[in-house]
Amino acid sequence: MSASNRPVRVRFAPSPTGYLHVGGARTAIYNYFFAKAMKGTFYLRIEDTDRKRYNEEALHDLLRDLRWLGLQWDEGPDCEGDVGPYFQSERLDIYAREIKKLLDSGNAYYCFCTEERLQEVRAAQEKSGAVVTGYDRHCRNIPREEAEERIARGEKAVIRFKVPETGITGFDDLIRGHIEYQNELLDDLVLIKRDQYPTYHFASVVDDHLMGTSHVLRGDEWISSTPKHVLLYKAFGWEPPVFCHLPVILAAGGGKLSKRKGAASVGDFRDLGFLPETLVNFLALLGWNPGDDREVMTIQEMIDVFTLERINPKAVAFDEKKLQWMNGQHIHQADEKFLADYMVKGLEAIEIKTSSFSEDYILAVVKLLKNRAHFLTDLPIMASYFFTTPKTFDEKAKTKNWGAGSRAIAQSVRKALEPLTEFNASSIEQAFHALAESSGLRLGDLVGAVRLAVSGVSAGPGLWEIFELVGKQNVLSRILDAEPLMEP
RNA sequence: GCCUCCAUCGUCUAGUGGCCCAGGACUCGGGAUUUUCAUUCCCGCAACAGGGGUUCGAAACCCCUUGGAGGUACCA
Repeated sequence: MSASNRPVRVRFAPSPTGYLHVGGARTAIYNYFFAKAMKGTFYLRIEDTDRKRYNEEALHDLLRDLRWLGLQWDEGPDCEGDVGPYFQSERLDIYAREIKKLLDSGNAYYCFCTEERLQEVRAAQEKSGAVVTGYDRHCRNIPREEAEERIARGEKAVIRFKVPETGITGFDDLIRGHIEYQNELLDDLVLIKRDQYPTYHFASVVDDHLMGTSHVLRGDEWISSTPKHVLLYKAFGWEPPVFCHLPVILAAGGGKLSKRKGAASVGDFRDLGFLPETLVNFLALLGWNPGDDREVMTIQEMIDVFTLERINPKAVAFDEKKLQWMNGQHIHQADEKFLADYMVKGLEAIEIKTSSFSEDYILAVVKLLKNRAHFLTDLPIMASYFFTTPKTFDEKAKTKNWGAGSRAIAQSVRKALEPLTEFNASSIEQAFHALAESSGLRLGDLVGAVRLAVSGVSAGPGLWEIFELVGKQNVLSRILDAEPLMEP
C-alpha cells in the first residue's frame, strides 16, 4: 500500500524548547484539520532530543496551549496509543536498534572528527569558495571493526549517514510539486550524536515510519533536508510518507515574526483577550481558503471542507488588524454564558463584586456589551458600572457633557424619571421623548450629562437599556450625586 | 557563495488559457442609521514585479531578470 492511500495518520511534533508560536500553531491546526477531515488520527509526538535546550515549563505550556486551541490529540502525552512512547527521549532503545540496521547494511558509519576539525574544514571551504560544502567524509571509510575497537577504547564518535555521492534525489511535495536535489550537494549528516541521542533527521524518519505516519505536514524550513530523509527511507527499505511543506508566517512588515514585533505566541493572544476560535480561524485562513467567500467560520465548518490542495505555497504576513476584526465577529457569535463567566472573572480581578447579582442580570449585561467588544478583556472594563457606582468620571467627557446648563438638564431628567412606575427601556425612552418635546431640546442634548453621571463614561450601549438594568433607584441617586459636579 | 522554494490591491486571498480593462475580506476614505460609542448597511480608493517567448487569445504555460524566504549544525 503506498503512502497516499494508507489510512491518514498525521502528527504534530514540537520540540519543547520555547513557547508555542503562531507558526507552530498553524502547523498543528492543519494537521488536526486534515486528520479530522479524513477521519484519520492526529497524534502528538514530543521531539525532546536536544538535552541542552529542553525546557520542562515549555512542555507544560505547549500542551496547555494546544488544548486551549481545541486541538486535542488522539494519541500522545496523557493518552498513549499503540505506537508509543510519544516522547523521543523514551525511545532511545528503538533508535539504537534501528541505527544498527544501517551500520550493518553499510549505510552509516562512525565518525571521530572533533568539533575543531569540522570548523577548520568549514573555514577552508569558505575560503576557497568550494561549491560542495559540508562534512568532507573524512571518516567514511574507516572499517567497522577498527571503529568499534576505538570506541571500546573509550573514543567518542557520532554516527553519520553514508549519502550517495552521485545521482539525484527527488520527492513530490503536495503543494509545490516535484522537487529535486543533486546528491553530491548533500553531506553525510549526523544520525546519532555524541551523547547517544538521535538527531531530528534520524529520529523523525524512524518514528514517522514506526508510528505509521501517512502524511508529514511541517514547516517549509524542512524542504532542503527532505531529500536526506528520502534517502534514509530508501536505505531502510521503507515507503516514505507524503510530504507537504507549509509556508512560513512573516511579521506584518516582513521578516520573522517575533516577540519584539508584538505578540507572537498563542499564550500572548490568549492574554490579550482573543478567543481560541478566532485564532484557529484566522491562522487557518493564513494560507488556506475554503474555496468560497466565507471567512468567519467555526472549526467544524472548516474541517468539513478542508483539503491540503487549497493551501498556498506563498509565505504570508500576519495582519493583526484583521485578527482583531475577526475576534469581534467571533465574540458576537460566542456563547453568552461563556462570555459572562469571563466577564465576571475579570470584574472580580479588579475587585468588583458580582455575587449579589442574578445570572439573568449578568447575561443581560453581556447581551448589551458583546457587540461592541473586540477583545474579551473589553468586557469587564465596559461592564463595571452595571455592578458598582462609578468612582471616577472620564475627564474629556466632563468638559463636554457637564458644561454650562448641564445641571439643570440632569435635574429635569431626574424629575421626568421619578414618577415612572414601570422602569424599563421603553418607558424610559418615552419619558425622554416627552421631556424633549416639553423642553424644546433635542434628545442628544438630554442624554450626555446623565449618561456620564450613571456610567462614568460617554460611550456605551443605548441609554434606556443601561438605565433599565442599573435600576431606577441607582439611576436617580447617581444623577443626584453627580449634579454638584456639573455646571449650573 | 552554493542549493531550494516563492511572487495578484498596503495585508489575507479568488482566479487552474477566453466568464477578468481582475472578484471577496481586512485596513483606509466617504455616506446612511442613531441618544453617545460601537455594531450594522451602502459607496469609494487600491494589484496581476519587469522583460522575453508559446498561443487566435495569457494574471494563468515556458525562459530570463529582479525581489523575498528557507537551508547550508553533533538545533529542531
